Amino acid sequence: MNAKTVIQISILLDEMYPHAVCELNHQNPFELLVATILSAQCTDKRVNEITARLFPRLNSAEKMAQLTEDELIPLIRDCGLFNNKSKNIIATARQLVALHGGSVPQTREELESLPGVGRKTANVVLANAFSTPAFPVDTHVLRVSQRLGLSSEKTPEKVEADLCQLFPQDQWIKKHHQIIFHGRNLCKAKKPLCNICPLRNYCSLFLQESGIKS
DNA sequence: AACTCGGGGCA
DNA sequence: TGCCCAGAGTT
Repeated sequence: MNAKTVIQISILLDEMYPHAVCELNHQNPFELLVATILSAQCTDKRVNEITARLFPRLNSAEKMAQLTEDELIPLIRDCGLFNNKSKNIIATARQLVALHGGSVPQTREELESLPGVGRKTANVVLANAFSTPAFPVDTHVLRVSQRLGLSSEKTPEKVEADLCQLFPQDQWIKKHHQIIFHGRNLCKAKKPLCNICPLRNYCSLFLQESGIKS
């Protein structure tokens, strides 16, 4: 992948998604952490509906740590995998109180040591709550990056390394959100809307499919 | 690298 | 109904 192509793709992403930002509603790092844990295999819209009635009362680790798993489950029941998520959120809140004075740590290592927090969630919190350069890679970013030829790697970690090298550090989180929007709206896993996609001339999937048809 | 977890959205 | 999804943990 040459530098000129990356710049052209970057310009097109800026034109297509000029206001791409984190859509998870949050007022502080703890709220973002909880919202991000809830967002696994669930839409942001649904997560925001849940946190809108969750955070007025449970907006800190201290308050969340006092709940039991069974008390939290009915409050987050609408977002899937709620057994795991409830257990992880309670355990994480208690770990924050026990080891970090009730605040959210700002290093990747400490974040990933929290139950239910993996590399993607840690990167989301680092970038959106602490302005620490990070490039969260989820299934959308993975798929779009592969189709656009931004990375030929298959694991999230290696794709993340490629993306971090291709884009300037101060653009990482913006590119993340732009690619997320693109993956959700046009470059969908199934039935991608290649016919109206401004990026299709850079896309291996489109070039491959149009080659077969013609 | 593959499997588990096992709800919601959409065709 | 059937299939995939803005993941993480375990094997």
